[in-house]
Amino acid sequence: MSIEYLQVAEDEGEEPIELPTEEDGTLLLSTLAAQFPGSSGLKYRNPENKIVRGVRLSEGRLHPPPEGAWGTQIFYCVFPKENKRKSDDNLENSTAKTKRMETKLRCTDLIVLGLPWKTTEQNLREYFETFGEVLMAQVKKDPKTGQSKGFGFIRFASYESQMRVLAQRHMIDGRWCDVKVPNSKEGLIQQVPCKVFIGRCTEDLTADDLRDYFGKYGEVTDVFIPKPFRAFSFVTFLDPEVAQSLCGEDHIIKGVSVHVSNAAPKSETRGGGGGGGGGGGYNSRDPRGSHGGPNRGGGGGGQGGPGDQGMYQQRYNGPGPNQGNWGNQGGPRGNIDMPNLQALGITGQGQQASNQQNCNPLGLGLNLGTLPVNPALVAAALNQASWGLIGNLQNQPEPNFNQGFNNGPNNNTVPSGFAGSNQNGGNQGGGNNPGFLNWMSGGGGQSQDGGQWPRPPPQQTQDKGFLKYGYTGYIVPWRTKVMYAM
DNA sequence: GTTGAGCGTT
Repeated sequence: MSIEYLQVAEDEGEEPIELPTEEDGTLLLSTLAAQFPGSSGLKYRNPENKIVRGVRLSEGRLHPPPEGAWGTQIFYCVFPKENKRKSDDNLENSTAKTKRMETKLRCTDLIVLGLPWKTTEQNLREYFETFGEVLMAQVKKDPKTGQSKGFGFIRFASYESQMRVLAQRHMIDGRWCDVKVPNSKEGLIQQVPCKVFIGRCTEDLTADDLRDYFGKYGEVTDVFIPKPFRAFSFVTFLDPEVAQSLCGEDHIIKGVSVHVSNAAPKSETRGGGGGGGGGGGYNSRDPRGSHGGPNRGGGGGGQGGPGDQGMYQQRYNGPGPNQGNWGNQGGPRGNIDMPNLQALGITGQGQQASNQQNCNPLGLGLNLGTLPVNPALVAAALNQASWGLIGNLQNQPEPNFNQGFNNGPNNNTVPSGFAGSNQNGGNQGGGNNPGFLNWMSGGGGQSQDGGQWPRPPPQQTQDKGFLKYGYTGYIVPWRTKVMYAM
């Protein structure tokens, strides 16, 4: 059999191009991928019944249909879901902006632990290519002997692949292997706030007003105006960059000059806790313990809370003096209203669910129980998870309970991280738990000022507005720390 | 030539 050409199009309706086959009549997957990066296979419509058929793929070679020849019909690319170029939905606003947000969730190198000694980089790559495009695969070896050290690194092109891979264990060449975000990447996964605080609101500024006004900067996903009137509100954008770009600015809406600044994410432990000093910004496994930054908390002390909250305690703490007005929910935190981010792969280390101290959704080495987690990240994670993660995890032969995807009580299509119980102390109960949405929308009990309004008579120097409190565009630690591993 | 918790010569 000699080289021939077959017609391949990216999708139905697209213009096909001709690709050369090999001498044995097969089409190399690499040939296909050269023209259609990310494609994982081919399909075609059976001329007889118009049903789509997949093309046999074996060892990197696509085999012509049983009839024996590629013929003149057009074949179409198959992409792993995460690489799908055609959007399944037609929601206009979920394209560009969502894409932008997805870029925030970049892949990082992942460490693969427990590799058999014999596993080569090629083996590693081939195994993980079943999850999506692999950009890098390496097996660490002893430089002298060339012997594998039993671990390696991989990097995916898509975040969804990364999440899927992180969410399960892997049988590679006969051994169960774990894939994790390496320690060296701790803290490199950034969270970006989508919600901004709108200060100096007047009572006649409605949610629609805010939505209309800020909608011109980007899609507004939520507006929250505390009731009773408290002269501030929250606007949440789909795109965290939009939110970020507005912070620190004054805007005039209906003749009212409002001020946009960072919204202190709602946290059940915000407020309370008397500062607790700057140490221990990261978890105990991490030597970087001094990221506390300026100790803006300190004095006063609300109603107490975990003392070991590092910089985020300070970041989200109330103003120094008169802290008691800031939050009233101090104390140790039990549940947190959020899905199990660990299970979604938004996690650095400390993935042992049994270790509550290490329930760390962001690889930031923070105690989840005290960390206000970014809705954007969760939303994105949930969106991505919904593509394939849920179904994928259903059939794992050996669910990794330590990573949070224990099957929930119902054992249905919803992993426990989303609804049922989990082992991270989150979302216990499920059912009508309004927690997550409540948390997402900032609904209820926004304690930017901790509840009292109008503010109580000034004590000491607290009457200089939010600026005094440092809400105005000051540098957010996590924003200065890099990130987005490129 | 052995081994099995970890963390990457760039």
